[in-house]
Amino acid sequence: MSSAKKNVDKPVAGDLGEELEAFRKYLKNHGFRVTREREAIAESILRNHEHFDVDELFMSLRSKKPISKASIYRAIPLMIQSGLLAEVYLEDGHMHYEKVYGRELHSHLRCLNCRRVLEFSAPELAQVEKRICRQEGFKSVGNKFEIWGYCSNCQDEKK
Amino acid sequence: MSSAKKNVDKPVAGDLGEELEAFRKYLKNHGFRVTREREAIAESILRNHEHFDVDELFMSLRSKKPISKASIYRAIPLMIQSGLLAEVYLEDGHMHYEKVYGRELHSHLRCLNCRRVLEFSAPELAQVEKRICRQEGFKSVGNKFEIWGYCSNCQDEKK
DNA sequence: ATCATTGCAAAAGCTTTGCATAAGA
DNA sequence: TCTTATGCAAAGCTTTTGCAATGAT
Repeated sequence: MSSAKKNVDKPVAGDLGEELEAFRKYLKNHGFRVTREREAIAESILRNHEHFDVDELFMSLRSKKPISKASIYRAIPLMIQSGLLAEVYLEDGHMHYEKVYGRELHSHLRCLNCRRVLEFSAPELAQVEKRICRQEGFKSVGNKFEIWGYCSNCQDEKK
Repeated sequence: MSSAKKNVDKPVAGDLGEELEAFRKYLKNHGFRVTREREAIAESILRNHEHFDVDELFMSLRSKKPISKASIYRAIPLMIQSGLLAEVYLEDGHMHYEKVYGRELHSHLRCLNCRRVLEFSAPELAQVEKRICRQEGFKSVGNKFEIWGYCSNCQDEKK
């Protein structure tokens, strides 16, 4: 998926820097500090994690820059408020997150039988979002749409 | 909201019986037993709780028919699978549920600043759901749409 | 008469928090 | 230098689970 040479010496490449910059700006504007930990977390997400949970993030940071889970948990609300992340769903007793920044959020089909989650995209949702926000005077940071039921393999389970 | 006389002697009135019946049928078809506890839980939800969490349900059952939280937790997956309920969001560290049966599911606007949740309805979502399900061969039981951001009172917080 | 379900209490996790230390600004 | 952030470990919570007793079929 990634090319052999990845310029690991340049930690922030291309437009990833822009997104990181937006996060830094958010922190400064709100009186939070820009720390290496917060940068490492945000960078890891921007680079590697469309979809993740706290433990995955913790493990993947472990090799480069170990960061305590407490700090990860403390960074998450900041990243959500800055529009970088969204909570997507609770599964197996813990929360899963999804990168929002610079990406159309995916929607999910969840099978109640096999628990699989399929992604799909539905461009109309952007219009619905726009209309509702205009109506309600709401400033949107992100959205999600989810359908649950039975996937094609599990239809028989639903008698 | 409710009229003075409510016929409390007839525990299941009107079309509520139909919905309860559907739940009973689900249980039987899947080899689960129809117990008083499950009936009391389902009835309470159908009658009183558009929106609730486990503790609220526990408290409201307490007076009529006390049921342990363990049993409530064990009943919830059954009610979700039968199409009676949906998980709607995790807030303050616990899950909130919403009645689905016989009701168009509401969608939510969540303010990241004041944490308020506003409801809205968007009929187009039903069409999106239909189309996606046809495309994917998915049998839907319910859906939810959520937008997060800043409500009209909290726009200034997002600098 | 079986065997699933209930209730209780204990266990299991995930997430949060207190406090001393480290490090942004 | 002054505060805020981090890490560690303990505490807090909701949710799950084991087991004996109960109850549905």
